[in-house]
Amino acid sequence: MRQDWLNPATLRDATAVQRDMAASAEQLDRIGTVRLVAACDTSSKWRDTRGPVHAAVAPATWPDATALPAAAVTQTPPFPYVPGYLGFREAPAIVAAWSLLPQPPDLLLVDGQGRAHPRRCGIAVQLGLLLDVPTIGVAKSLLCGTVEDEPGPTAGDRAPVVDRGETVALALRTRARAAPIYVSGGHRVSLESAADWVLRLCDGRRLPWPIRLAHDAANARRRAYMDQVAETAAERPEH
DNA sequence: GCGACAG
DNA sequence: ATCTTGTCGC
Repeated sequence: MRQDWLNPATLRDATAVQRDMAASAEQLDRIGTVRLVAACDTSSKWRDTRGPVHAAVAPATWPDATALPAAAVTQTPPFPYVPGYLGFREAPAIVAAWSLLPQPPDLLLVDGQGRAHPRRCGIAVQLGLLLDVPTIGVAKSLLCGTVEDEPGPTAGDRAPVVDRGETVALALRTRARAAPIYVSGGHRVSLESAADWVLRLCDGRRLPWPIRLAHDAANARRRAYMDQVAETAAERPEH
């Protein structure tokens, strides 16, 4: 893993890092046998831009879909949230959580964009390179690009998302009559395979179940952290 | 210059 | 991302 990919000094440096990473990312399938699939997500306190983030990675066996214990960490991010630079805020904590897993998963779903990014370097691309794992970007809204034709109303229907003449994502209807989600390749996963995997992992709900597990685990971590802070404050009321 | 803007 | 309650539809 390249440490200099995690800590740019300025946003201008971060832009250069993203260009470098995007050039290193692979957009053809090199997934291999998937025995463990995982998703990651973060949670943080409402309107607290400089407080800690709680990151979780939730693994599960595949294809039997047995959830394994999630790994979670709490860290103070080096960046506030800035559109286009989400990876620099959240990736360090996710990498730390990933390193706690007893076995590295073979595929990682990320809550955010992959190549559907102004510099083709969303958080899923960054995590794929940092962790050396195939990744898929799963976003609930778009950062850039436009949906050419709205996808049909049936689960599995899709429409390309085009940014500056390039198809960077698919607007994917994962549940009938629900708003589409935006799926893009991260590292070593083609757009088509990304959509296939996401549909395979959608159990009748809008979001794939690994993403929901990761979301729940990150929220559990945040609650545990807040409870512990409250407990410490109660034990030392004078300080 | 203005607007748009993952989580 | 996050808070909160009710409400609507299958």
